Amino acid sequence: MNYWLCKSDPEEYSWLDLVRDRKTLWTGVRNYLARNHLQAMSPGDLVLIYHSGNQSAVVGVARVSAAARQDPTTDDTRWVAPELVPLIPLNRPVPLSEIKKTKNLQKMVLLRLSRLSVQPVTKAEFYQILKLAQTKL
DNA sequence: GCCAACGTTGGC
DNA sequence: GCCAACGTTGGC
Repeated sequence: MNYWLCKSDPEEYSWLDLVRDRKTLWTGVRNYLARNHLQAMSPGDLVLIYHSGNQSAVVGVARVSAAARQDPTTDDTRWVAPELVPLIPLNRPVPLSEIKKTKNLQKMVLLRLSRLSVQPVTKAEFYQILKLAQTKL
């Protein structure tokens, strides 16, 4: 079981879009490191959904429902997309500003590689976020 | 709107 | 293979 964080611009595809769709292929990633993380996802892995832009906050938890396959939005076979399903919204979104202030979260990839759209999260970080979000799985 | 950080492209 | 120029992301 691994933990991840996926960023999305809510104007393009938000947590609520995911809830509405019931499941989605996480398409459009065009960065090799992010792609490698998508390929490493296994069904059952848990994914923090982060809204970039105005909100800049973790807003929900999704689950990987199918391993990555060819991204159907391109013919380029380098790019892949896993399938995600919404699991639970956070009772309280956790903003980036709060993550920056939280001692246990100083090593999050989010703070070091601000432009990486798919990144691994440790189990401890994952549950620390849930704690700040006052949310239990 | 600005800018830092980073990835990509292309000339050499 | 290096690096300058340029484009993009994303926080502020």
